Amino acid sequence: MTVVLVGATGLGKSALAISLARWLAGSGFPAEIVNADSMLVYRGMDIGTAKPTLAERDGIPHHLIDILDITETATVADFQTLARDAISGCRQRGVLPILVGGSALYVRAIVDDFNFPGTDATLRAELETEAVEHGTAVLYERLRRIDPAAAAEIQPENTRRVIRALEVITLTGEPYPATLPGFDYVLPAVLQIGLDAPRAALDERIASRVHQMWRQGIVAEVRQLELGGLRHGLTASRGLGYRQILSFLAGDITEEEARQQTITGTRKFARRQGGWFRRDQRISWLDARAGDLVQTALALMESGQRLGSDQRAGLTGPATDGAAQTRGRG
RNA sequence: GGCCAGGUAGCUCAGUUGGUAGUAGCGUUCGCCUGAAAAGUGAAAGGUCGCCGGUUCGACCCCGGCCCUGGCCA
Repeated sequence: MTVVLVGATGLGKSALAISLARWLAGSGFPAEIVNADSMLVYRGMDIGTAKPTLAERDGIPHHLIDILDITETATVADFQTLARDAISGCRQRGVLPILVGGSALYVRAIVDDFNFPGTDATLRAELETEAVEHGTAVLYERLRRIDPAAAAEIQPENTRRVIRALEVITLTGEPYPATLPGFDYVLPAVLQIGLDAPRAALDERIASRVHQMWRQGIVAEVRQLELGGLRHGLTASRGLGYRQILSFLAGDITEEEARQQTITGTRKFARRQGGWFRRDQRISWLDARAGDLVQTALALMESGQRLGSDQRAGLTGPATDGAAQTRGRG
């Protein structure tokens, strides 16, 4: 089976994953952690991403952490491949993969049936230039002519999506599927566990975590990364905390403003993530504040495992499965 | 104590030569999302215009008093 740990930022997903893996290892069931977070992949981004230290990892192997330079761009499509490879690698070695991620798009791209048409840097650059020079409206109008169905699904102001739609249509010669694929696991026996907490508790955790990052020296970390070209990293420079501190270092805002904006930005991010996860009925929810999270997670896994083997008995291939489904919120 | 400026949305502020205010920014809430996703994007809610009185058909706007804030002078 594959365990997936999701939930808003700051609720202790990483820590729970490690505890869970430790407990399983102690019982003779090795487990490893596969990261599904777009920022943890960057070398040197440690404090601001709350990346678990080597000591905290406690001997549990972690995949897809520190694999990119900050100037490289992380993309969903690459991540999908890497994570699926890591997961199947674990399974082949008889190790339980625990996928941990706060980005629902990343998680879904790995676990569900997402196919990413290619990309073309030149074409995209042209479209981006055109958007800047003539406005998004011009591009949107073109999209409306060649693919009205896609246009109907995309907001005219959303430059990013309009450009991507045109790019895909040009590349594939086919209409752009502007709606997300359904909830349909392509990996066998997936169990999704979500960590949740009441709004007020979540906000409080976020604020105190940001303050802690400041105490730990996030500003110095960003200063250091800036020398390594952080400003040129399309993805890395957008990380929460990093973006705000970069603009403080550029003299655009004060350090205190940077800190406050990091807090509100993280809060908004958590709300956005909440929206994604709430829609996924397959997730079993746990209160992040509970004290017996490892035990509860293990109990879920046990019932999931039974479902998993039942499924496997009836299936021949690694087809989709509906295990661990419809447990709803707890 | 005197002089000046100001008190309008949770915050920072626009504004009306008197007809109960702004597509404002930020925040908040809700939604969308397929190669930058810790990204990108849409919508909504929210104000008895400091308090009391006066002038007026009608005051947030004019007049008087009071309270509060900031600055300057004593």
